[in-house]
Amino acid sequence: MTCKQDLHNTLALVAQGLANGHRLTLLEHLAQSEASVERLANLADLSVGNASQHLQQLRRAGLVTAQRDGKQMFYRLTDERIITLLTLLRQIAETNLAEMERLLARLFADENASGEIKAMSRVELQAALETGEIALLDVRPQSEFAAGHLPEAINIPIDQLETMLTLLPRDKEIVAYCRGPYCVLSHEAVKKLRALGFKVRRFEEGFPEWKAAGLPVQRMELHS
Amino acid sequence: MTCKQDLHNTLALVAQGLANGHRLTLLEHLAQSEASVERLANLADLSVGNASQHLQQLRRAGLVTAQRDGKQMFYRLTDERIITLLTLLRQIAETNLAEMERLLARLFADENASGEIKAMSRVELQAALETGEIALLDVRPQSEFAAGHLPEAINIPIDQLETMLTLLPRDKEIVAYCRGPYCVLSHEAVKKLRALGFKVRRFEEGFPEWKAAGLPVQRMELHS
DNA sequence: TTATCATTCTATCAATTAATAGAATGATGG
DNA sequence: CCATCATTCTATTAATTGATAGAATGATAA
Repeated sequence: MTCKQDLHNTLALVAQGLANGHRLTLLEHLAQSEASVERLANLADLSVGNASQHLQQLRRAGLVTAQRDGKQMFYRLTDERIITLLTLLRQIAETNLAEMERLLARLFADENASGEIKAMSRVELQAALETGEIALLDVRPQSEFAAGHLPEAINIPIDQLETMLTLLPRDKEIVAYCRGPYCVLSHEAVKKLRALGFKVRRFEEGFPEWKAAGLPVQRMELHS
Repeated sequence: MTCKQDLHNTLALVAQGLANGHRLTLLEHLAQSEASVERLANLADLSVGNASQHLQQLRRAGLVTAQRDGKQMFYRLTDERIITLLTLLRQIAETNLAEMERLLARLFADENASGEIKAMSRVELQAALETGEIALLDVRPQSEFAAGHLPEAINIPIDQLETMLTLLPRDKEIVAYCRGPYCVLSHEAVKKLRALGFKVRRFEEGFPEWKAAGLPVQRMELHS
């Protein structure tokens, strides 16, 4: 009987890895690409020491692995399934927690206010990519784009959007995506581009979910 | 920026529901059927007060709902997806935590020791049920069987197994199942029945996983 | 209404966790 | 070998969590 309790305690250890907002933020960034402790600390707005400890807790929980490369320690998700786990957690939270709805309403405020077009689902996006009827825009930072992106996507980091408008078509609908459903980058991009007269909508998920679904991704070759 | 952190904190709240061995035990039992606080406290070997508090934490996490019926409060899972979430958590733990392997090795000790036949997968079981080549044995307590079970299953609670052997065929292979992969009941049943000369193996999952996969289940009609 | 019973609330204590700063480690490049 | 730099370890603090016992609540049945 103690054996089953031990099993549950060990399982709980994995869940405990997920049971902190900062660690979820770290996981969201790790879902884009592996990264060093320092980079993750910056992205998640944590001190390096604190980030290090959270990452070690994630490692103890079996959610990430670490690998030294020269001076730096690189962390990555152990598993594609962790993205699935996070997605499921998100979906359950969205349907069952009132607080979640309140926060999402705030995030999607612009979108709902003006009776906007709904974000595009993965299935719709797949179909639209095949017919070539849309242009795909990745608004994440260049480094994340380089580590992996959706096929045929153009990369314009959100802070360079205004200066690189010539890369975007006026005759096609544009679909913008970023890190995932809670990432604000694609929301911002849509808002900015709409104001400039582009026909544009969001992909409702992000790169990690696309990849975790087993769909094809591209990587930029780094000229070594 | 604080908004995204809030979202992650709220998501973390759900994960926190899962981040305790006792709560996982409670969820495992709730996956069988809804139950009162007292019943759950007994099943999970907790004091009623303590069980009540854990259940309320699960409720705050959006994992269970409560409904009063007369004097008693009945708790149930909010969602079939929670079983999927638990299964995914388990799978990730099994592949990524050494501790998990150690504990599972202990649980499956008998099975591995004697080079036993592997447990049956869900797909295999589905096929075998269609051809009718096996007999299906549910070794959970009668109340859980009544709340839902696999089609065509015979119910013999584990503690009555020896007294009801006549219900079991000698000419067919028997497949025993119980609450899930970590439940010891079907392991015990297999051990006992093997010793008595039956041809028997385990189903590697349990009733909740079968149900969550959308496969058909039966309920016993309660004559009111 | 009152007695009874299941459940929840409250207060308390011990144990665990998160954040911080500073020391220690360990790899690299001179 | 030594200096440098990224990361991890250590100690400390404040905050949170889990367990317990006993009081309070809320529904039922006499």
